[in-house]
Order: sequence, then structure tokens, then C-alpha cells
Amino acid sequence: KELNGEIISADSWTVYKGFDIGTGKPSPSDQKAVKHYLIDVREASQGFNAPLFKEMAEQSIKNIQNRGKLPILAGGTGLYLDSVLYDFGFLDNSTPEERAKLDAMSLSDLLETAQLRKVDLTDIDKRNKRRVIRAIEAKGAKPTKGKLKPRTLIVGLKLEPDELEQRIEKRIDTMLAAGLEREVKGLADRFGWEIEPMKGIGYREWQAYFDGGRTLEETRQRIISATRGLAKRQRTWFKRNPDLLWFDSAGKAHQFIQKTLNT
RNA sequence: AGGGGAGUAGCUCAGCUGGUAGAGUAGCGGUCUCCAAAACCGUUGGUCGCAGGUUCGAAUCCUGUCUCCCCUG
Repeated sequence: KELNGEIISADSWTVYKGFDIGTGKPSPSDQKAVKHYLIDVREASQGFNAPLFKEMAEQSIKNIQNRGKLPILAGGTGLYLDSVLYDFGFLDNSTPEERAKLDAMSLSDLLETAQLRKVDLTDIDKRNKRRVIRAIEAKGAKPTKGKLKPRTLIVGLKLEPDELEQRIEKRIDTMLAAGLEREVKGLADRFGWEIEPMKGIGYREWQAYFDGGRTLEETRQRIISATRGLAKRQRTWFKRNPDLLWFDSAGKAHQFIQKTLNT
């Protein structure tokens, strides 16, 4: 609001309708205070992916700029963010049928297939099945990456480990108090456990609980643990970005952004 | 009280007829161009409940003891 901006949620889970509490979606009042984009734009049964995000985010950026506002991407999902900030040239994908076929194959069969089709696996992690599948789908094409989008500021907030731990626990407890159990139960009854968004942190952990094989406290601990792991992976993703400016408080980051905008 | 079972890494458990311990998971670190809250890689943890005994050598055999679970009374 102070920056005269509008927010694009750069997050792979807040796009789904109905998944509110567990995804830490901005509250209705927050969304009312500042216009948000790419929230609730997908049905639970639909999938979502990085190229789709890139396309929608770029469209949103244009919309926001046309309204004379500052686009702010906030999140979340490193791959999604980078795809927009560095103009990733995404590689070919296969049809859902082809994907399912590759998915069903063993790693060694996939490696053999790649060899038969003369797919170049240099730089591909051959122990990671998904990466090998992607290489085959892309027919060995190499990805492209552009320069950082002009007039762009990338800002990261850093926390001390024990403070991060506290924030994570508080985040989960707040979700539980807000009725996460009820939300998950309702979604599970409607969609079952197999759809993509049900496999997210804060959702998948409840299946064993509702089946009676896990206590509420164990469920809570699992969600905390998974969130901790997510925070770690986000950290390692952003840490290697030399364009990212780190701040240890939101206040300092805000000051810096304000100053930069004025010059 | 008697009988049986179990006590091994934070947790769940492997460890055959003795050769000083492992796997999953968690924890920690890392990788990353369409399932990315995903997938993958690396790695720190254990005086094997305790005390004796047998043995060149015991988590593994014997004795005692403590704790937990089940059965009987």
C-alpha cells in the first residue's frame, strides 16, 4: 500500500481454491487492502506448473503496470520466481499420457530409453527419476536463462535459526487454531487424497490422522517438520542468487525499497 | 504373585547358530528450468536397560536386577 503496489503471489499452492488455511493464504482483509493476483485461480482438481505461472505472472505484471502501480512478486516458490525474473525458456513437455507412461518406468529403463533416443544427459542428475523423465520429454534440449529483468529489485528476509524455528511452530499452531483440521476434512471428503494440492504440506499429514493411525500432536509435529524442510530448501535456493539483497528485518527492507524507488 | 514377551541412534525397528552394530525416518548440509510445499544427493547421532559371569572375544550364551506390555490368579 505504501509502495503503491499490487501483489502477485509467487507460490505454487495459493493458486488453488479452497486451500486457504494450510497454504497460509493472505486473509480476505489483506487481499482487500491491496489487490492480489494469482490466488484462487485454479480448481483443486486442476494441475498447475511453472510455465503456466510464468505466463499468468507476466500478464499480471502488465495489468498492474497499466494501472500505474508497482508489481510486487511475493513468495514462495523459487523456481516460479526465477522463471519470471530471468525469463526462463521452458523446454518441451509431453502429453499427460506420455508422462504417465514414463512415470511408470523404472529409472534404469528410463536411462536406457534416453540412450536409445540419443537424449543428452550431460548435467542431468541420473539418479533423479524426475529429472531423467524431463530430459527425455525435452528431447535433450538445454534450458535457456535470460538476464535479470530490468528495473527489478530482489529482496530476501533472513532469520536466525532459532527464531525461524519459533516462527514455524507459531505458524502451524495458528493454522490449527484457525481450523485447519476442519478445512482438510472438508477437502478430503470432497476430493479424496489423490489430487495434487492434497499432497501439500499441512494437508497430506492428516490422512493417517483421519484413518486413526496418528495422533493430533504427531500430525502437528509432522507438519512442523515438513515446513522446516521447506524453509531449508527455500533458503538454499535463494542463497545462491547473487542478485538477491538480504535484510534481517522487514523494516530495513522496506526503507531500502522506498529509497530506491525515490531515486 | 506366577507365566510369557519386549527393552539396540530422537522415533519405528533389523541384527541367523557369539567376532566390539545397521536400515527407514527425524536432524543437519547440498542440488535444482513445467508434479518444485516436488524430486534427488551427502552426512552427524548409539558406553546395544543396568550389574555380574562364561569366553581370546557377547547386542547375541548364563545369572541377577530394573522398566514396560500381555496372560493367569
